[in-house]
Amino acid sequence: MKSELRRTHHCGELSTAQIGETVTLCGWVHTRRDHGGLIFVDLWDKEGLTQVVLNPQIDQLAHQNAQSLRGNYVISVRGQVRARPEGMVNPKLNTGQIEVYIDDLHILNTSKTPPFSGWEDQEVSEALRLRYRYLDLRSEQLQKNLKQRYRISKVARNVLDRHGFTEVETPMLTKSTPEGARDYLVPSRVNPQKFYALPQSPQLFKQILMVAGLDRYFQIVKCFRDEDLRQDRQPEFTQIDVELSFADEATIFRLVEEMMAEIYQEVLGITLETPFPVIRYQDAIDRFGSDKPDLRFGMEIVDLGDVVQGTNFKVFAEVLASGGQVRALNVKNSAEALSRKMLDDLTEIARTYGAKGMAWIKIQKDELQSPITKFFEKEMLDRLIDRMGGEVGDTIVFIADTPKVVADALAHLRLALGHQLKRVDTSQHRLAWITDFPLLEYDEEAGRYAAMHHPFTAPAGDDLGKMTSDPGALTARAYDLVLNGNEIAGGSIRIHQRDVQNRMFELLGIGAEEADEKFGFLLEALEFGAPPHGGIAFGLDRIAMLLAGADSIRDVIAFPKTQKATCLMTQAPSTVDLKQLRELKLKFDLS
RNA sequence: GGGGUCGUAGUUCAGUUGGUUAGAACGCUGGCCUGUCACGCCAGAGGUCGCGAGUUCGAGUCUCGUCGGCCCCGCCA
Repeated sequence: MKSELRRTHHCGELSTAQIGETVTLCGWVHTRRDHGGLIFVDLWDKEGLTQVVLNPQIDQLAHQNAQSLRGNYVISVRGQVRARPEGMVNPKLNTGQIEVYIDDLHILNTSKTPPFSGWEDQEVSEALRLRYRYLDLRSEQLQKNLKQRYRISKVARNVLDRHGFTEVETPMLTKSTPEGARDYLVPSRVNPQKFYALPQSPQLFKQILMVAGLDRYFQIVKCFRDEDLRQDRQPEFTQIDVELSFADEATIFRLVEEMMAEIYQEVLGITLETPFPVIRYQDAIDRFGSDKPDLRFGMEIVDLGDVVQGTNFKVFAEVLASGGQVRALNVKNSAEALSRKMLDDLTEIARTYGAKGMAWIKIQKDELQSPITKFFEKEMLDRLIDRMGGEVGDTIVFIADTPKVVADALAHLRLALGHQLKRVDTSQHRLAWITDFPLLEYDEEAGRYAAMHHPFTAPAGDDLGKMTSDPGALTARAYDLVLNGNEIAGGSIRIHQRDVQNRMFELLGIGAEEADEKFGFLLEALEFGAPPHGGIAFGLDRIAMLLAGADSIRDVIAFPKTQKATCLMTQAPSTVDLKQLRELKLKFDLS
């Protein structure tokens, strides 16, 4: 190996302990300060910065070479570590006690002036950052995020390994199946007119691995869903995918709690309390309006249906008459903070989720300030405020609508208020299980039931009779793990008996023939001694995002896509040669 | 599919009721400088105002369209 590449230390680990030693450092020129006689270079690598000094009295040639150095040049330097002179210590640098006097300098590569520097705090548009992702990834924050993400998956792997899990890879080129998200399709050259689909998750394969007797499987794996992007959604994302045989919810919960606790301990040094609280789906909806409640603050929803029964206020009366709900939040001690403008903005939020409006009452010292109190008798108002626990200074916000709109609107109002009024304790990490989901939800558009989780989720109670008599009332053995209002994992106990699975497909309006065509391999596998099994899948990107305190999932993915699912660095997706299309026997419909 | 928001030197931004040669800071280039660390001082270069139409004597500014980034609704079993 060339001597200039025989790196002895990283930039960032040198301290007074190495004083007197001759060291070799490799890295990028972060800043260069040329004093004519003396040249200072801050040398950067992933571990930090070291100031190196080029003094013509130490080495004439090195000093001369250093004059051509520019920002981002890649260099190797050799020299002696010395204590900085009196008063020249830089407390802002970890290595600020020392500097290295260079006697040998090699320019390993030059660099164009970059459009921006990852090392500076300056705000740069996200488009430019994505185009030059390799520059952005030099930033301390992104380097930290990627390293932390790696540690999360490493701890997860360790915990699962300790519990007898085997990591098994499953196909990326697989079969398109109905239900769920839109598939990414891959044409097959040797089978013209036929397509693979990239997996939305390894769901069916992991169940079949249970039939195969693997007993405990996991995989840290990319999944693909061709749906619109969000702050926390990318078209390709990573799951920690887990499946166990001969296990029930309790086994899985304890395993996951151990894993999450260990991740928090190892990565953030935070001790989590286990077991995590369990909230039933319907309770979560009633209390928070959401199946992924943020438990870092209170402000729970209160039902007022019985209190306002018989009111003259037409809006409430009509909603109740048509089977709707009237529910409200008591925003404690907010009457002063909530301006008219803020209430208008909150009303807009409520409208986003389908509400026609948002009523409110401010409880002032001597009066109730509100656009709606004039419609109420005093006695009803007293009962209403009593039910809400209303005190002077509180604001009560109401939504009256269908149960779904009431829940959605109040859930988002609660979050907006929680953040705007700083009621969310952001130092907390509140995890909870959400259980007892409905098995099915009615799809108005399709005019049939659809699986709320997925079609392989076992119904609670093993009640086959009920599956036909009242499918809407069935509960699923499904569970989500929620962290600070984010769904970070979801899973279920699966159906392991062919006849139950058949019944499930019937309920979903999938005929025997279609089921056989799409899922025949699974149905068949269930007939060959499928053990009871269940599992869970974690969204690694989201966990990494939350633990990093990042605003977007993009900040924990090395090469993320834009909202239009493009990669600004590679320019993917792109057109392809006609030749490639011909080989695939594909042609565009130009109509 | 829909709503919102942003787009002006390499970068971040300013740019008045539509009016002369579109500015600043940082960065960049050259020169000077032996204790700087956001080095300093002097000089300089750098613009398809995202793109395309339109209105106007005249458009960075107004109108329409379009492209792109971000946030949201729908969608995401």
